[in-house]
Amino acid sequence: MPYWLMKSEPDELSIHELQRLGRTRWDGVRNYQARNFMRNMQQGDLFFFYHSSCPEPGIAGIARIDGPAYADPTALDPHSHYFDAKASAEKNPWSALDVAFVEAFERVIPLAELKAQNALLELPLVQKGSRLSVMPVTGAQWAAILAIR
DNA sequence: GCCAACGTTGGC
DNA sequence: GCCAACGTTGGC
Repeated sequence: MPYWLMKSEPDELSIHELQRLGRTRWDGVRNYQARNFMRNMQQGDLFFFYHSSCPEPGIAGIARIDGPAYADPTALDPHSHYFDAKASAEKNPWSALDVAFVEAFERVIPLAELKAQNALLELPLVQKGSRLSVMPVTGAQWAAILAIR
């Protein structure tokens, strides 16, 4: 079973909001590489929930993929922040999927700590210039992060 | 708010 | 197909 990491701005959706909801739709991804990873996800896959663009960027918990990717409805909604005028119901290039809460860590593991781990050097999250918002995590990386949680 | 780095767009 | 310009991401 592959592991993943996905970024969310906590103002949009935080791990604690997901905990309250139990389950929600993960949408608004507008990058092809990230979208392709989402299409490769399977029900039951676990991912680290990363808080980005906030006072305390870092990994805040764990959630689970709750079903296969489907067409992202926000791309077709003119009132959505994620509206894409070039998308149509027939040809919608963007994908969303449902996710379920698993665990909120007692602390957010700060980005600086992740960057200091030799075991995570290959993780796109910590690489200079990388802005990828959805990425695979190897079993070894997963274990290394759990070990410092 | 700044700015480095990136992805996308569009003229040629 | 090249590449400059632009908009966005996201840490600091």
